[in-house]
Amino acid sequence: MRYKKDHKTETHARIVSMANRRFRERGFSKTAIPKVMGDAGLTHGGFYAHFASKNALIGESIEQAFRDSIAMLFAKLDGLDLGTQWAKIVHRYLHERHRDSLAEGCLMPALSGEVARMNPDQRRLYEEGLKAFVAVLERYVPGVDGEPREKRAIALLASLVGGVLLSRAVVDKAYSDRILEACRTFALAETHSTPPNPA
Amino acid sequence: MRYKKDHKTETHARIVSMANRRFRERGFSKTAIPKVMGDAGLTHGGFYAHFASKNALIGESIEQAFRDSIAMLFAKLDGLDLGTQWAKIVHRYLHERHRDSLAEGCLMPALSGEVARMNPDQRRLYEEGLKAFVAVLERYVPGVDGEPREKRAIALLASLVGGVLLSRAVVDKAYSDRILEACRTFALAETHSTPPNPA
DNA sequence: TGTACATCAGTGAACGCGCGTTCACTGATGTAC
DNA sequence: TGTACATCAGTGAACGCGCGTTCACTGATGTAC
Repeated sequence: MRYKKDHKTETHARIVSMANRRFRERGFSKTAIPKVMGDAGLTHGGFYAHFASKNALIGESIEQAFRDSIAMLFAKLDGLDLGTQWAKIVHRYLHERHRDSLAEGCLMPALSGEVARMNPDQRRLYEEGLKAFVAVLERYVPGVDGEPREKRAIALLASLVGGVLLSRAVVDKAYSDRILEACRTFALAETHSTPPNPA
Repeated sequence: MRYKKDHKTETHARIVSMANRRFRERGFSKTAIPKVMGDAGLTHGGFYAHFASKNALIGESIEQAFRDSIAMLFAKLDGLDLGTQWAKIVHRYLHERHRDSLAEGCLMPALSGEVARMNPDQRRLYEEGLKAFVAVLERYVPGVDGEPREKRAIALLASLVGGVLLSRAVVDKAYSDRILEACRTFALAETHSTPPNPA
């Protein structure tokens, strides 16, 4: 081994982390490897010591971004009652701060459009992340009798993602706020009528 | 005037129409002007006789795409009762065919992510199109007492857009179908309890 | 402990490519007389 | 009606640029003895 045992691993993770920010902020295709490497304090030539291609970086980035999103959205919910948990999730996601922080926000509103046009390899990674996201969301989503929780989770997730997506595309801040507010009201209209969900 | 009086106008419209397909299929930044002009049966050099820049074409394309989407989604609804109208709208939008036809589909799931990163000029055009879309959707959306119809229309639109967006990003066809189905069920759960809306 | 060597993360110049845009031009058309 | 001219939509070569990727290299580190 050269240098500190996991020096390369740390550098690798730093590149992914910087790429992740740029990808969400500018999109995959408008993000240049030299810029990402610069963010990580390196020159572009070293990139291929870490990744086989830009697509490989994108793949790792998708995985990481889903892990981060899940961790952030579902943090610190223990001990709260179901209604409060759900309200917290909705408010966190459909929040002005989330809308305004592309680089730190969820990858779904930022990058799904581009993912839809990518290779099956990348889309598979996206799909796995999405399924993991839905699996967690199921535990918090307000249920309806006789309907699979997964369906509810998927539909409500689409509302959240669509809300942030549209709110980011318009210029008028007041209208953008109205989009978020409309989606919040909609997502919170459903109340927990069914017993608590197993963790 | 040269040639037939509106020959240039026709060519202009043909370029916008071809660009529109490519933009939705590949995204704005991955669409090349030479390819668009080729689609229109022209060479790339003539582009600037019609548009000041690629961004100008994008702007016109956004306007056209919203007009097309509105025309298609709300076509042939006259004479049907409110519930049927709403069901038709939901089924048309959250349809497998819509998911699979990027080039002919609505611009919102395809391009909103990229629009969010564009100049205020383009985003303003997007916003105007979106508002026009919502204004029509308000007339069909199931209402809830004491809540502005616009809020409902916006929230339900976010569900539709988010549903198509997510369904396109995954690889597994069965799972993609499930996303559409979940969103349809969700959007159709609301029934028309309020009196018919003014046209 | 000291020296010679092997390793390999990172450097930086270079490549081929496709892009958006420019520009001198061409040739089909309509107009003037 | 016929001819000379003006117009301008469209052509195609050329430009500068930034990109993804390659590659010969460097120099800090750990290892062998």
